[in-house]
Amino acid sequence: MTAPKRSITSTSEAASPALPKRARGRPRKTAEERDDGNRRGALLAAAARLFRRQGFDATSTRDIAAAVGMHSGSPFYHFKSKKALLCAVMEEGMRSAIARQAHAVQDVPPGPQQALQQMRRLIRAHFDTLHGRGNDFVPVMLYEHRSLTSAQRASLTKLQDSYEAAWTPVLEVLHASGQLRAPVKLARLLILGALSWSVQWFDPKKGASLDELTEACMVLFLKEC
Amino acid sequence: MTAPKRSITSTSEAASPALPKRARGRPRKTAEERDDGNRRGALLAAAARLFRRQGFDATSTRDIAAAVGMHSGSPFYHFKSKKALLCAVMEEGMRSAIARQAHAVQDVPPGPQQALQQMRRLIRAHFDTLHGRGNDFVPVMLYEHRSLTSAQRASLTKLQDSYEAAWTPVLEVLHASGQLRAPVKLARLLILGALSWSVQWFDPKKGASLDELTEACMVLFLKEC
DNA sequence: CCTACCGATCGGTAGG
DNA sequence: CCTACCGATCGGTAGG
Repeated sequence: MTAPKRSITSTSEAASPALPKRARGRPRKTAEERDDGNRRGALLAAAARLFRRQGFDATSTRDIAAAVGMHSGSPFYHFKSKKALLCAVMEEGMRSAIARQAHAVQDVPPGPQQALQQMRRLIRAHFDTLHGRGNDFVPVMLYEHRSLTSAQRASLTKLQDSYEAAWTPVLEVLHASGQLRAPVKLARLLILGALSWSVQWFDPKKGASLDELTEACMVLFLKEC
Repeated sequence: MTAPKRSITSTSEAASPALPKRARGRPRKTAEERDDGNRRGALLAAAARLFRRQGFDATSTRDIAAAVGMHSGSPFYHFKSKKALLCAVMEEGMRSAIARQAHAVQDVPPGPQQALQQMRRLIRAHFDTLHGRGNDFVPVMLYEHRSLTSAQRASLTKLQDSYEAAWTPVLEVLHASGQLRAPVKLARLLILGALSWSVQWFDPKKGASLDELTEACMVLFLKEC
Protein backbone atom coordinates (compact mmCIF):
# COMPACT_ATOMS: atom_id res chain seq x y z
CA MET A 1 0.00 0.00 0.00
CA THR A 2 1.13 3.45 -0.74
CA ALA A 3 -0.10 6.62 0.89
CA PRO A 4 -3.83 6.40 1.59
CA LYS A 5 -6.15 7.95 -0.95
CA ARG A 6 -8.15 10.79 0.43
CA SER A 7 -10.26 13.62 -0.83
CA ILE A 8 -8.19 16.05 -2.81
CA THR A 9 -8.15 19.54 -1.44
CA SER A 10 -5.37 21.00 -3.49
CA THR A 11 -4.30 20.67 -7.08
CA SER A 12 -0.90 19.64 -5.90
CA GLU A 13 -2.56 16.56 -4.41
CA ALA A 14 -0.15 16.15 -1.58
CA ALA A 15 -0.63 13.05 0.51
CA SER A 16 -0.26 14.22 4.06
CA PRO A 17 0.55 11.65 6.73
CA ALA A 18 -2.43 9.55 7.77
CA LEU A 19 -1.70 9.34 11.47
CA PRO A 20 0.97 11.11 13.49
CA LYS A 21 2.54 7.85 14.68
CA ARG A 22 4.76 10.02 16.73
CA ALA A 23 7.77 8.80 18.64
CA ARG A 24 7.69 5.46 16.96
CA GLY A 25 10.32 5.87 14.26
CA ARG A 26 14.05 5.41 14.55
CA PRO A 27 16.31 8.24 15.74
CA ARG A 28 16.38 11.37 13.60
CA LYS A 29 19.39 12.00 11.39
CA THR A 30 20.13 15.45 12.76
CA ALA A 31 18.74 17.04 15.87
CA GLU A 32 17.61 20.06 13.90
CA GLU A 33 14.28 19.92 12.13
CA ARG A 34 13.04 17.55 14.73
CA ASP A 35 9.84 19.55 14.51
CA ASP A 36 8.66 16.58 12.50
CA GLY A 37 5.43 16.90 10.64
CA ASN A 38 7.12 19.63 8.66
CA ARG A 39 8.99 17.30 6.40
CA ARG A 40 6.58 18.33 3.69
CA GLY A 41 7.51 21.95 4.18
CA ALA A 42 11.19 21.06 4.02
CA LEU A 43 10.61 19.28 0.71
CA LEU A 44 8.80 22.31 -0.65
CA ALA A 45 11.60 24.68 0.30
CA ALA A 46 14.32 22.42 -1.08
CA ALA A 47 12.40 21.87 -4.29
CA ALA A 48 11.87 25.60 -4.74
CA ARG A 49 15.57 26.29 -4.34
CA LEU A 50 16.67 23.54 -6.70
CA PHE A 51 14.00 24.24 -9.30
CA ARG A 52 15.03 27.88 -9.34
CA ARG A 53 18.71 27.11 -9.66
CA GLN A 54 18.64 24.24 -12.10
CA GLY A 55 15.20 24.19 -13.60
CA PHE A 56 12.45 21.62 -13.16
CA ASP A 57 13.63 19.00 -15.62
CA ALA A 58 17.24 19.29 -14.61
CA THR A 59 16.35 18.60 -10.98
CA SER A 60 15.68 14.98 -10.07
CA THR A 61 13.41 13.91 -7.25
CA ARG A 62 16.51 12.20 -5.88
CA ASP A 63 18.24 15.60 -5.64
CA ILE A 64 15.35 16.98 -3.68
CA ALA A 65 15.15 14.00 -1.38
CA ALA A 66 18.88 14.18 -0.68
CA ALA A 67 18.64 17.89 0.09
CA VAL A 68 16.39 17.13 3.08
CA GLY A 69 18.09 13.87 4.06
CA MET A 70 15.49 11.53 2.63
CA HIS A 71 15.92 8.52 0.40
CA SER A 72 14.97 8.44 -3.22
CA GLY A 73 11.44 7.14 -2.99
CA SER A 74 10.32 9.13 0.02
CA PRO A 75 9.18 12.37 -1.62
CA PHE A 76 6.40 10.33 -3.19
CA TYR A 77 4.99 9.70 0.24
CA HIS A 78 4.34 13.46 0.50
CA PHE A 79 3.54 14.28 -3.12
CA LYS A 80 1.92 12.01 -5.61
CA SER A 81 4.20 13.07 -8.45
CA LYS A 82 7.05 15.39 -9.30
CA LYS A 83 4.65 17.72 -11.07
CA ALA A 84 2.41 17.83 -8.02
CA LEU A 85 5.42 18.96 -6.04
CA LEU A 86 6.15 21.67 -8.58
CA CYS A 87 2.56 22.82 -8.46
CA ALA A 88 2.61 22.94 -4.67
CA VAL A 89 5.73 25.12 -4.81
CA MET A 90 3.96 27.55 -7.12
CA GLU A 91 0.76 27.60 -5.07
CA GLU A 92 2.71 28.30 -1.93
CA GLY A 93 4.55 31.08 -3.73
CA MET A 94 1.37 32.72 -4.92
CA ARG A 95 -0.28 32.47 -1.55
CA SER A 96 2.55 34.25 0.16
CA ALA A 97 2.84 36.80 -2.65
CA ILE A 98 -0.84 37.64 -2.34
CA ALA A 99 -0.52 37.98 1.41
CA ARG A 100 2.53 40.23 1.10
CA GLN A 101 0.76 42.35 -1.47
CA ALA A 102 -2.35 42.77 0.64
CA HIS A 103 -0.27 43.73 3.62
CA ALA A 104 1.64 46.27 1.57
CA VAL A 105 -1.33 48.26 0.29
CA GLN A 106 -3.39 48.29 3.45
CA ASP A 107 -3.32 51.44 5.52
CA VAL A 108 -2.08 53.72 2.79
CA PRO A 109 -3.37 57.11 4.01
CA PRO A 110 -6.02 58.70 1.76
CA GLY A 111 -5.26 61.88 -0.07
CA PRO A 112 -4.13 63.15 -3.45
CA GLN A 113 -0.98 61.04 -3.34
CA GLN A 114 -2.69 57.83 -2.31
CA ALA A 115 -2.60 56.10 -5.68
CA LEU A 116 1.04 56.97 -6.19
CA GLN A 117 1.92 55.54 -2.83
CA GLN A 118 -0.11 52.41 -3.48
CA MET A 119 1.67 51.97 -6.77
CA ARG A 120 5.04 52.30 -5.07
CA ARG A 121 4.04 49.72 -2.49
CA LEU A 122 2.80 47.27 -5.11
CA ILE A 123 6.04 47.54 -7.02
CA ARG A 124 8.15 47.13 -3.93
CA ALA A 125 6.12 44.14 -2.72
CA HIS A 126 6.59 42.50 -6.10
CA PHE A 127 10.35 42.94 -5.92
CA ASP A 128 10.38 41.57 -2.39
CA THR A 129 8.47 38.52 -3.60
CA LEU A 130 11.02 37.94 -6.33
CA HIS A 131 14.24 38.84 -4.59
CA GLY A 132 13.70 38.42 -0.86
CA ARG A 133 15.72 35.88 1.07
CA GLY A 134 14.42 32.38 0.48
CA ASN A 135 11.75 33.63 -1.88
CA ASP A 136 12.35 31.07 -4.59
CA PHE A 137 8.76 29.98 -5.01
CA VAL A 138 7.43 32.68 -7.32
CA PRO A 139 10.53 32.84 -9.52
CA VAL A 140 10.06 29.14 -10.13
CA MET A 141 6.53 29.86 -11.23
CA LEU A 142 7.63 32.56 -13.62
CA TYR A 143 9.67 30.32 -15.82
CA GLU A 144 8.45 26.82 -15.16
CA HIS A 145 4.84 27.35 -16.14
CA ARG A 146 5.09 25.00 -19.09
CA SER A 147 5.98 21.99 -16.96
CA LEU A 148 2.54 21.79 -15.34
CA THR A 149 -0.43 19.80 -16.56
CA SER A 150 -3.21 21.91 -17.99
CA ALA A 151 -5.39 21.23 -14.94
CA GLN A 152 -2.66 22.48 -12.65
CA ARG A 153 -2.14 25.51 -14.83
CA ALA A 154 -5.81 26.37 -14.63
CA SER A 155 -5.78 26.20 -10.87
CA LEU A 156 -2.76 28.47 -10.68
CA THR A 157 -4.25 30.95 -13.10
CA LYS A 158 -6.88 31.78 -10.51
CA LEU A 159 -4.24 32.76 -8.01
CA GLN A 160 -2.37 34.79 -10.60
CA ASP A 161 -5.52 36.57 -11.66
CA SER A 162 -6.21 37.49 -8.08
CA TYR A 163 -2.68 38.82 -7.71
CA GLU A 164 -2.84 40.89 -10.87
CA ALA A 165 -6.31 42.17 -10.11
CA ALA A 166 -4.96 44.21 -7.21
CA TRP A 167 -3.09 46.38 -9.68
CA THR A 168 -6.05 47.37 -11.82
CA PRO A 169 -7.87 49.86 -9.56
CA VAL A 170 -4.62 51.61 -8.75
CA LEU A 171 -3.68 51.88 -12.41
CA GLU A 172 -7.15 53.16 -13.22
CA VAL A 173 -6.88 56.00 -10.76
CA LEU A 174 -3.47 56.90 -12.11
CA HIS A 175 -4.81 56.77 -15.64
CA ALA A 176 -7.71 59.04 -14.77
CA SER A 177 -5.39 61.57 -13.17
CA GLY A 178 -3.09 61.62 -16.20
CA GLN A 179 -0.15 60.03 -14.41
CA LEU A 180 -0.45 56.93 -16.58
CA ARG A 181 -1.20 57.39 -20.24
CA ALA A 182 -1.10 53.85 -21.68
CA PRO A 183 -4.27 51.74 -21.72
CA VAL A 184 -4.65 50.20 -18.27
CA LYS A 185 -4.75 46.59 -19.40
CA LEU A 186 -1.65 46.82 -21.57
CA ALA A 187 0.08 48.93 -18.95
CA ARG A 188 -0.49 46.24 -16.36
CA LEU A 189 0.94 43.53 -18.59
CA LEU A 190 3.96 45.61 -19.56
CA ILE A 191 4.70 46.84 -16.06
CA LEU A 192 4.40 43.42 -14.47
CA GLY A 193 6.62 42.09 -17.23
CA ALA A 194 9.28 44.70 -16.59
CA LEU A 195 9.29 43.84 -12.89
CA SER A 196 9.17 40.08 -13.36
CA TRP A 197 11.96 40.07 -15.89
CA SER A 198 14.26 41.33 -13.17
CA VAL A 199 14.68 37.72 -12.05
CA GLN A 200 16.93 37.41 -15.09
CA TRP A 201 19.32 40.21 -14.21
CA PHE A 202 18.88 41.54 -10.68
CA ASP A 203 21.72 40.76 -8.32
CA PRO A 204 21.19 41.85 -4.72
CA LYS A 205 24.95 41.86 -4.16
CA LYS A 206 25.70 44.52 -6.75
CA GLY A 207 24.13 47.29 -8.74
CA ALA A 208 21.00 49.08 -7.66
CA SER A 209 19.11 48.33 -4.45
CA LEU A 210 15.46 47.35 -4.41
CA ASP A 211 14.60 50.87 -3.27
CA GLU A 212 16.43 52.41 -6.19
CA LEU A 213 14.82 49.93 -8.55
CA THR A 214 11.40 50.82 -7.22
CA GLU A 215 12.00 54.53 -7.74
CA ALA A 216 13.31 53.91 -11.24
CA CYS A 217 10.06 52.13 -12.03
CA MET A 218 8.00 55.00 -10.66
CA VAL A 219 9.70 57.61 -12.83
CA LEU A 220 9.77 55.30 -15.83
CA PHE A 221 6.08 54.45 -15.83
CA LEU A 222 4.46 57.55 -14.39
CA LYS A 223 4.45 61.08 -15.70
CA GLU A 224 5.30 63.16 -12.63
CA CYS A 225 6.67 61.93 -9.36
CA MET B 1 34.12 6.91 -37.49
CA THR B 2 31.84 9.72 -36.67
CA ALA B 3 31.87 13.17 -38.20
CA PRO B 4 35.43 14.32 -38.76
CA LYS B 5 36.96 16.50 -36.09
CA ARG B 6 37.79 19.94 -37.33
CA SER B 7 38.69 23.31 -36.01
CA ILE B 8 35.81 24.79 -34.08
CA THR B 9 34.54 28.04 -35.48
CA SER B 10 31.37 28.39 -33.48
CA THR B 11 30.39 27.66 -29.91
CA SER B 12 27.58 25.47 -31.18
CA GLU B 13 30.28 23.26 -32.62
CA ALA B 14 28.25 21.99 -35.50
CA ALA B 15 29.87 19.33 -37.63
CA SER B 16 29.18 20.39 -41.16
CA PRO B 17 29.40 17.77 -43.90
CA ALA B 18 32.96 17.05 -44.92
CA LEU B 19 32.41 16.68 -48.65
CA PRO B 20 29.30 17.41 -50.67
CA LYS B 21 29.00 13.84 -51.96
CA ARG B 22 26.08 15.07 -53.94
CA ALA B 23 23.71 12.88 -55.94
CA ARG B 24 25.02 9.74 -54.37
CA GLY B 25 22.40 9.06 -51.70
CA ARG B 26 19.12 7.22 -52.06
CA PRO B 27 15.92 8.98 -53.20
CA ARG B 28 14.65 11.79 -50.97
CA LYS B 29 11.61 11.17 -48.78
CA THR B 30 9.61 14.11 -50.09
CA ALA B 31 10.23 16.15 -53.19
CA GLU B 32 10.19 19.34 -51.16
CA GLU B 33 13.32 20.42 -49.38
CA ARG B 34 15.36 18.72 -52.04
CA ASP B 35 17.61 21.73 -51.72
CA ASP B 36 19.81 19.35 -49.83
CA GLY B 37 22.69 20.75 -47.91
CA ASN B 38 20.10 22.56 -45.86
CA ARG B 39 19.28 19.64 -43.63
CA ARG B 40 21.12 21.47 -40.91
CA GLY B 41 18.87 24.46 -41.36
CA ALA B 42 15.82 22.23 -41.22
CA LEU B 43 17.03 20.77 -37.95
CA LEU B 44 17.56 24.24 -36.54
CA ALA B 45 14.06 25.38 -37.47
CA ALA B 46 12.42 22.24 -36.13
CA ALA B 47 14.40 22.43 -32.93
CA ALA B 48 13.47 26.07 -32.43
CA ARG B 49 9.78 25.31 -32.83
CA LEU B 50 9.82 22.32 -30.51
CA PHE B 51 12.04 23.95 -27.90
CA ARG B 52 9.70 26.93 -27.81
CA ARG B 53 6.59 24.82 -27.50
CA GLN B 54 7.75 22.17 -25.11
CA GLY B 55 10.96 23.42 -23.60
CA PHE B 56 14.46 22.08 -24.06
CA ASP B 57 14.39 19.18 -21.64
CA ALA B 58 10.93 18.08 -22.67
CA THR B 59 12.01 17.83 -26.29
CA SER B 60 14.02 14.76 -27.24
CA THR B 61 16.52 14.67 -30.05
CA ARG B 62 14.30 11.92 -31.47
CA ASP B 63 11.40 14.40 -31.66
CA ILE B 64 13.55 16.80 -33.61
CA ALA B 65 14.87 14.13 -35.93
CA ALA B 66 11.36 12.89 -36.65
CA ALA B 67 10.16 16.42 -37.38
CA VAL B 68 12.51 16.61 -40.35
CA GLY B 69 12.21 12.98 -41.41
CA MET B 70 15.49 11.78 -39.97
CA HIS B 71 16.25 8.81 -37.77
CA SER B 72 17.15 9.06 -34.15
CA GLY B 73 20.91 9.21 -34.39
CA SER B 74 21.19 11.51 -37.36
CA PRO B 75 21.00 14.92 -35.69
CA PHE B 76 24.35 14.07 -34.13
CA TYR B 77 25.89 14.09 -37.57
CA HIS B 78 25.06 17.80 -37.79
CA PHE B 79 25.49 18.82 -34.15
CA LYS B 80 27.84 17.31 -31.68
CA SER B 81 25.35 17.40 -28.83
CA LYS B 82 21.83 18.43 -27.97
CA LYS B 83 23.17 21.49 -26.17
CA ALA B 84 25.20 22.47 -29.21
CA LEU B 85 21.97 22.37 -31.20
CA LEU B 86 20.28 24.58 -28.62
CA CYS B 87 23.16 27.02 -28.72
CA ALA B 88 23.05 27.14 -32.50
CA VAL B 89 19.35 27.95 -32.34
CA MET B 90 20.05 30.86 -30.02
CA GLU B 91 22.99 32.15 -32.05
CA GLU B 92 20.91 32.07 -35.20
CA GLY B 93 18.15 33.93 -33.38
CA MET B 94 20.47 36.63 -32.16
CA ARG B 95 22.11 37.07 -35.54
CA SER B 96 18.78 37.64 -37.24
CA ALA B 97 17.56 39.86 -34.40
CA ILE B 98 20.64 42.05 -34.69
CA ALA B 99 20.21 42.27 -38.45
CA ARG B 100 16.53 43.19 -38.12
CA GLN B 101 17.36 45.80 -35.52
CA ALA B 102 20.08 47.39 -37.64
CA HIS B 103 17.77 47.52 -40.61
CA ALA B 104 15.04 49.12 -38.52
CA VAL B 105 17.04 52.08 -37.23
CA GLN B 106 18.92 52.91 -40.40
CA ASP B 107 17.62 55.82 -42.43
CA VAL B 108 15.63 57.44 -39.67
CA PRO B 109 15.54 61.06 -40.85
CA PRO B 110 17.39 63.52 -38.60
CA GLY B 111 15.48 66.16 -36.72
CA PRO B 112 13.98 66.90 -33.31
CA GLN B 113 11.86 63.74 -33.48
CA GLN B 114 14.66 61.44 -34.53
CA ALA B 115 15.25 59.77 -31.18
CA LEU B 116 11.54 59.18 -30.67
CA GLN B 117 11.26 57.56 -34.05
CA GLN B 118 14.34 55.43 -33.42
CA MET B 119 12.86 54.31 -30.14
CA ARG B 120 9.64 53.35 -31.85
CA ARG B 121 11.54 51.37 -34.45
CA LEU B 122 13.62 49.56 -31.85
CA ILE B 123 10.52 48.55 -29.95
CA ARG B 124 8.72 47.40 -33.05
CA ALA B 125 11.73 45.42 -34.28
CA HIS B 126 11.93 43.68 -30.92
CA PHE B 127 8.29 42.66 -31.10
CA ASP B 128 8.78 41.40 -34.62
CA THR B 129 11.70 39.31 -33.46
CA LEU B 130 9.58 37.77 -30.73
CA HIS B 131 6.24 37.41 -32.48
CA GLY B 132 6.90 37.27 -36.21
CA ARG B 133 5.98 34.15 -38.16
CA GLY B 134 8.52 31.41 -37.59
CA ASN B 135 10.54 33.57 -35.21
CA ASP B 136 10.95 30.94 -32.53
CA PHE B 137 14.68 31.31 -32.12
CA VAL B 138 14.90 34.28 -29.79
CA PRO B 139 11.97 33.22 -27.58
CA VAL B 140 13.82 29.97 -27.02
CA MET B 141 16.82 31.98 -25.90
CA LEU B 142 14.77 34.04 -23.48
CA TYR B 143 13.74 31.17 -21.28
CA GLU B 144 16.19 28.40 -22.00
CA HIS B 145 19.31 30.26 -20.99
CA ARG B 146 19.98 27.96 -18.08
CA SER B 147 20.31 24.87 -20.26
CA LEU B 148 23.56 26.00 -21.84
CA THR B 149 27.05 25.29 -20.64
CA SER B 150 28.83 28.28 -19.18
CA ALA B 151 31.11 28.50 -22.22
CA GLN B 152 28.12 28.64 -24.52
CA ARG B 153 26.48 31.24 -22.31
CA ALA B 154 29.55 33.42 -22.49
CA SER B 155 29.58 33.29 -26.26
CA LEU B 156 25.91 34.23 -26.43
CA THR B 157 26.36 37.06 -23.99
CA LYS B 158 28.46 38.87 -26.57
CA LEU B 159 25.65 38.78 -29.07
CA GLN B 160 23.15 39.92 -26.47
CA ASP B 161 25.38 42.76 -25.39
CA SER B 162 25.67 43.91 -28.96
CA TYR B 163 21.90 43.80 -29.33
CA GLU B 164 21.26 45.74 -26.15
CA ALA B 165 23.99 48.26 -26.88
CA ALA B 166 21.95 49.64 -29.76
CA TRP B 167 19.40 50.93 -27.28
CA THR B 168 21.77 52.93 -25.13
CA PRO B 169 22.50 55.96 -27.36
CA VAL B 170 18.82 56.34 -28.16
CA LEU B 171 17.86 56.22 -24.51
CA GLU B 172 20.58 58.70 -23.66
CA VAL B 173 19.25 61.25 -26.11
CA LEU B 174 15.75 60.77 -24.73
CA HIS B 175 17.04 61.11 -21.20
CA ALA B 176 18.87 64.33 -22.05
CA SER B 177 15.75 65.80 -23.62
CA GLY B 178 13.62 64.94 -20.60
CA GLN B 179 11.50 62.37 -22.41
CA LEU B 180 12.96 59.60 -20.27
CA ARG B 181 13.49 60.27 -16.60
CA ALA B 182 14.73 56.95 -15.21
CA PRO B 183 18.48 56.21 -15.19
CA VAL B 184 19.42 54.95 -18.64
CA LYS B 185 20.87 51.64 -17.54
CA LEU B 186 17.93 50.65 -15.39
CA ALA B 187 15.52 51.97 -17.99
CA ARG B 188 17.06 49.74 -20.60
CA LEU B 189 16.77 46.67 -18.40
CA LEU B 190 13.20 47.42 -17.41
CA ILE B 191 12.04 48.32 -20.91
CA LEU B 192 13.62 45.29 -22.53
CA GLY B 193 12.07 43.19 -19.80
CA ALA B 194 8.63 44.59 -20.42
CA LEU B 195 8.93 43.83 -24.11
CA SER B 196 10.47 40.40 -23.69
CA TRP B 197 7.91 39.30 -21.17
CA SER B 198 5.29 39.61 -23.88
CA VAL B 199 6.27 36.13 -25.04
CA GLN B 200 4.33 34.96 -22.01
CA TRP B 201 1.04 36.64 -22.85
CA PHE B 202 0.94 38.08 -26.37
CA ASP B 203 -1.42 36.31 -28.74
CA PRO B 204 -1.34 37.57 -32.34
CA LYS B 205 -4.80 36.15 -32.92
CA LYS B 206 -6.52 38.28 -30.30
CA GLY B 207 -6.13 41.42 -28.28
CA ALA B 208 -3.90 44.27 -29.34
CA SER B 209 -1.87 44.33 -32.53
CA LEU B 210 1.87 44.82 -32.57
CA ASP B 211 1.32 48.41 -33.69
CA GLU B 212 -0.96 49.10 -30.75
CA LEU B 213 1.48 47.41 -28.42
CA THR B 214 4.30 49.55 -29.73
CA GLU B 215 2.34 52.75 -29.17
CA ALA B 216 1.37 51.63 -25.68
CA CYS B 217 5.06 51.22 -24.90
CA MET B 218 5.85 54.67 -26.23
CA VAL B 219 3.31 56.41 -24.03
CA LEU B 220 4.13 54.22 -21.07
CA PHE B 221 7.86 54.82 -21.07
CA LEU B 222 8.18 58.33 -22.47
CA LYS B 223 6.85 61.56 -21.08
CA GLU B 224 5.24 63.21 -24.12
CA CYS B 225 4.44 61.59 -27.42
C1' DC C 1 9.51 7.00 5.54
C1' DC C 2 13.02 3.15 3.85
C1' DT C 3 14.27 -0.87 0.73
C1' DA C 4 14.66 -2.67 -3.48
C1' DC C 5 13.30 -2.51 -7.67
C1' DC C 6 11.12 -1.88 -12.60
C1' DG C 7 10.05 0.00 -17.08
C1' DA C 8 10.83 3.57 -20.03
C1' DT C 9 13.29 7.10 -22.12
C1' DC C 10 17.08 9.45 -23.57
C1' DG C 11 21.62 11.33 -25.27
C1' DG C 12 25.04 9.63 -27.65
C1' DT C 13 28.17 6.38 -30.48
C1' DA C 14 30.47 2.69 -33.65
C1' DG C 15 30.49 1.36 -37.96
C1' DG C 16 29.10 1.53 -42.36
C1' DC D 1 22.69 9.97 -42.92
C1' DC D 2 20.95 4.97 -41.30
C1' DT D 3 21.33 0.76 -38.22
C1' DA D 4 21.71 -1.09 -34.05
C1' DC D 5 22.91 -0.48 -29.84
C1' DC D 6 24.69 0.89 -24.92
C1' DG D 7 24.95 3.00 -20.42
C1' DA D 8 22.86 5.97 -17.43
C1' DT D 9 19.23 8.24 -15.31
C1' DC D 10 14.87 8.93 -13.84
C1' DG D 11 9.95 8.92 -12.10
C1' DG D 12 7.45 6.02 -9.73
C1' DT D 13 5.81 1.78 -6.96
C1' DA D 14 5.12 -2.53 -3.83
C1' DG D 15 5.63 -3.80 0.45
C1' DG D 16 6.86 -3.18 4.80
